[in-house]
Amino acid sequence: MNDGTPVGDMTEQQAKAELARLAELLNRANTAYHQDDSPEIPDADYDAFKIRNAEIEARFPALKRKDSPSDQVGAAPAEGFAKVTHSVRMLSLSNAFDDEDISDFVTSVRKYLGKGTETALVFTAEPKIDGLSLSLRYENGQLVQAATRGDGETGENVTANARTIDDIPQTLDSAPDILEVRGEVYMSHADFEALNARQDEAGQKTFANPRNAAAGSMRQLDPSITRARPLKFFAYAWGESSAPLADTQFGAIDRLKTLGFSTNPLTIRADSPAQMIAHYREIEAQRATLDYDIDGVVYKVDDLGLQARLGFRSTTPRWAIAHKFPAELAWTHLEAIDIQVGRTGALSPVARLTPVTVGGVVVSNATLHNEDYIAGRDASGNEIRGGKDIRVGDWVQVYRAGDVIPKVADVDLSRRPDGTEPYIFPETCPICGSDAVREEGDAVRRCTGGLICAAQAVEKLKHFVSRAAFDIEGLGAKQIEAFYADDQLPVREPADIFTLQARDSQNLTKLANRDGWGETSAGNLFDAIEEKRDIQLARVIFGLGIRHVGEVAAQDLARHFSTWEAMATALDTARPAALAHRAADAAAEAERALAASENRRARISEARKKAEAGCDVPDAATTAWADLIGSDGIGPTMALSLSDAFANPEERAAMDRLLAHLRPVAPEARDLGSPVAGKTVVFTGTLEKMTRAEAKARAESLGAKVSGSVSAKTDLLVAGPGAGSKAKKAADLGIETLDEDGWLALIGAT
DNA sequence: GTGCCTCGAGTTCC
DNA sequence: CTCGAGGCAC
Repeated sequence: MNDGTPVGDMTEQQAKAELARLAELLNRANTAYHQDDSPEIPDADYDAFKIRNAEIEARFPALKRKDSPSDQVGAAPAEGFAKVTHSVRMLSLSNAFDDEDISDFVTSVRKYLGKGTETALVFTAEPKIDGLSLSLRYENGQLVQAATRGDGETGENVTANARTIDDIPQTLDSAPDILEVRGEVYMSHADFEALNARQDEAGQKTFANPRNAAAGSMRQLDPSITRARPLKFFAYAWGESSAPLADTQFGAIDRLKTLGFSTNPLTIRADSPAQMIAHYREIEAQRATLDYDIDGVVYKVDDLGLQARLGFRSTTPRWAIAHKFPAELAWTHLEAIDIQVGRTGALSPVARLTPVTVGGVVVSNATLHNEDYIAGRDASGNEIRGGKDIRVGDWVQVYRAGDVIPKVADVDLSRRPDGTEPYIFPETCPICGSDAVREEGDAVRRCTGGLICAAQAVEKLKHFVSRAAFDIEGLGAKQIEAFYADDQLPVREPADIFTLQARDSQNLTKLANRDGWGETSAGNLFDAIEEKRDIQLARVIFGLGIRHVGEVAAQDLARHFSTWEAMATALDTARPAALAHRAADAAAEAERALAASENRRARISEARKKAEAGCDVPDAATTAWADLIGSDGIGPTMALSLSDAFANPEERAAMDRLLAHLRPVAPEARDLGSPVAGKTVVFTGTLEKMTRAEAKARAESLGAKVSGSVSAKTDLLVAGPGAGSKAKKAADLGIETLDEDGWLALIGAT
């Protein structure tokens, strides 16, 4: 198609036909690319087609199609599947890599449950299927919806495709009215080989491994294609259920089997770490003879009542763990070491490798962690612990951690070619040339250029538009890079995003008329930006990208302060106390370094001076500082980092410019239905029916805030036997106090 | 002071 | 997904 008539010689009819072909081709390629399936056409061809499309449109503007690919560029991909929000989140599992991790897991389960579980703690053990997870929703026995895992909260609706899989029943007899069955879609080795042979014969692309084949097949927009692919399904879990399936995990799996699902035959019960590990070894030995891929063994607490008590950490259940098989390794040649600069200025070394296949995927880059990992010796010639002395030209061993992230694991010194030099880690930023320094005890070297450094500025902007922050549709990493470098319509700081439209209207060449943009895509972008002027306060705080302040800390801060102004005022007030805190730390540090330092007098006196400066810290500052670091999840490190950011005139001015465009929304209490929502609760004394961690997690899930100490802000004290000073203080302050049973009754868990 | 448990930050491939 | 480090409980 590309070697067709030169655009200049084209008739209108030829142009029209070719635009139609290009639109179909490019839009299909877009879909394939964005759906994580491998791209249908190479990037170079894609770009060439896109350029040709633009050329033809430029010469025949009247022929531009409604679905023109030039309008799609920069915009979000057309949605292939509808989104589905899971009624019960689909979580991932935490991983274990050796036997010790397993006994640790069992110990931690025991510990969390507290007394009374020394005996009779039973686990299930089953192979972990390497496929893609699927949630099947049945209502009154009818399959009504199938959804992929997605990010765990929201997946994609693939019901039509799921209906083509023989292992998935369309109807269930005597099942709960509402039942979500979860399991893994996979492809057997035999079917995979046959499919690839067919694909090859038909001149179609083959799949790298059974999992990609299964994932690719499941994501076909045309269910008839999925039907032709030999997919299978193992059920191993459930989401929402209107009636319990059983009392135990094992019983529930059995019930799923009775309902007509296929369940994995290698599932057993085990009542000790030794038995669990024995089953792991057995499955590992059988691995090569199985007709499907597995990547480990999953253990779950069998008793569903205990599972409920154990509950969840932020992303994983406490009652299950995946014992992974050792990762596949590959040796390859290290061609170069490049340095990347992250949003906090961190310099990260990346290995450029001769491409090699690891676990079914071609890897050409891998992380080298940090300076010490590469280095053999430090400046004074001492060996560095954990350092491998990795040099450009070496043979290195690569693996994919958790079967995803490529890493350099080792170096073969016996195969080192002559004339290699130890790698010298740069002490200046490769992007902006500023000094790159390592703070004491820190593993990473950081560029000190701040926002002067283009790499840091761009990465910060990418963070600002990222999903957990402003999440602006049509303004992803690529567009940020383009806008940052743009002379006519630059975006150099977050506030610039919100002035884009106004500035564009002043420009001679409008965004809509540029290559790769059109009226629709430019309009969509401006709309998407406009939409985010009303935004959760937590997202604003997180989006600023202040070091040590991540998504969770941002939520804590938003809940603590409710408004931007309150937070800014508190930080301003607390500033003298923050400085005093740092000075006190420095003084302590100087004293510790006393013996080692020749300059100790100077250092100590300087530190003393600073500490003295802290003496006239206003009371208000002390109070504001104490309030900040006393609030849940915020410690001195985060508080100092925040304080520094707000006290830095340039950073603060940029924040003010940004906030002028925003209307931050205060966070809501989490569960307004619960009587403890929004309350600050303190637990003290011995809890008999739950452990401390359990009590805290439970209270927080109901929207309460759990604090460690009683203060005027405490709403409720839960006191078990042996409560001491806290109970007394609560009584003095007139704070409501309950015993454990009273608490359980209050939250409705008797 | 020590030892969990989480969170934050950085990273690759598609 | 992993590693390092911050926060907090013991």
